[in-house]
Amino acid sequence: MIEIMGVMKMSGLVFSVFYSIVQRIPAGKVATYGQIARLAGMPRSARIVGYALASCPPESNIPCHRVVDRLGRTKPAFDMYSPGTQRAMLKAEGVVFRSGGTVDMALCQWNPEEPVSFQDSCP
DNA sequence: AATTTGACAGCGA
DNA sequence: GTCGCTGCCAAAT
Repeated sequence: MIEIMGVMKMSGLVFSVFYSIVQRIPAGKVATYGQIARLAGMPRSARIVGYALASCPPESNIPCHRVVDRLGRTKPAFDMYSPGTQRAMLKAEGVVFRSGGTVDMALCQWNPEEPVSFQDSCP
């Protein structure tokens, strides 16, 4: 959040919201643009999320590689600096890929409702 | 100030 | 499953 300050200054403050959300994506999980937009309270601004991430400030600790489209495809043409890198990073984090090279969303889509809680039997 | 563009998503055919 | 069209809103020109 601190590193974001500089970014939010140079970009719209809407961006900072997206960035902070993306930062909450745990390793081994991925989120979609629409999902992030939804969490930000702008369900129809999926494109803006992508546009925000396009700035992808290298200074900040934004795991932009954990953001894919709704089909689990790693869309960015440059695919994080070089083709295949994003998939490799996600794999290294434990993200499961399907035969088509897409992320298995059913298994690896981040569920913001369930943070990282260990205790599940706590009614 | 107006138009085009873009790391998307949803719906219908 | 694919393909095309529409909605969306900030940035760039």
